[in-house]
Amino acid sequence: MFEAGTEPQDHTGRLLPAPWFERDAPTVARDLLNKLLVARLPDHEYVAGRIVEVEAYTQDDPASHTFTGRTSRNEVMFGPPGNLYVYLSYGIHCCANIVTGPEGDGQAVLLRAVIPERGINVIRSRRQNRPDRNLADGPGKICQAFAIALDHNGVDLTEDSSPIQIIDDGVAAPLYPRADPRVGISKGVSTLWRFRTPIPR
DNA sequence: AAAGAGATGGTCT
DNA sequence: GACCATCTCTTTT
Repeated sequence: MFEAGTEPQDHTGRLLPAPWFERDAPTVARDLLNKLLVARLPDHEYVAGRIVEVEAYTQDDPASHTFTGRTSRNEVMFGPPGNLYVYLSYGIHCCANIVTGPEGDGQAVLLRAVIPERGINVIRSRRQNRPDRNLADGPGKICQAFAIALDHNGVDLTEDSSPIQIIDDGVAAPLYPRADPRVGISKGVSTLWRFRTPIPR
């Protein structure tokens, strides 16, 4: 059941529609900062968190899975914008991406870090009670925290009935996000498509 | 606080 | 058979 204060109605906002994701990956990536990642799973556990780090990948980008063309793995990246692309990384971890750009164009935004805001106790247990700031500060950790797995590959994030959604609750994306080289890649290193919300300190 | 290495399996050449 | 859009644990500063 729900913990106190974690009911879905806690987050009110609009479900972003498919056309919102139709723009180029770097643009969507910046605009995704401060949006909410929401997961409503079959057991009715409800978790949500604010997206604070993303990376953009386009089709003409040598670091992108789609650079060498369509395969069975990257098929979803060529599909409709607003779908979820999940793949297995290093044989161990899942990484979740949001498909962007026009259908047929292989672009996506990798979710790299989220700050949990709802269902934190569920997330803590899924993450084996690690310190709160390490709950979802990496692509594989997000998938653990939100229970996103390979069978979510292709899920439509823009559907009312979808178990995973992106919600705009009115918090604006930062005007000047940090922009840096992407992580863990060997090609396309000079492209500054890793975007983060500036962290005040 | 930083650096190093092992785990582990699908995808592609 | 090489290459990973990573994480965690261990060792060293």
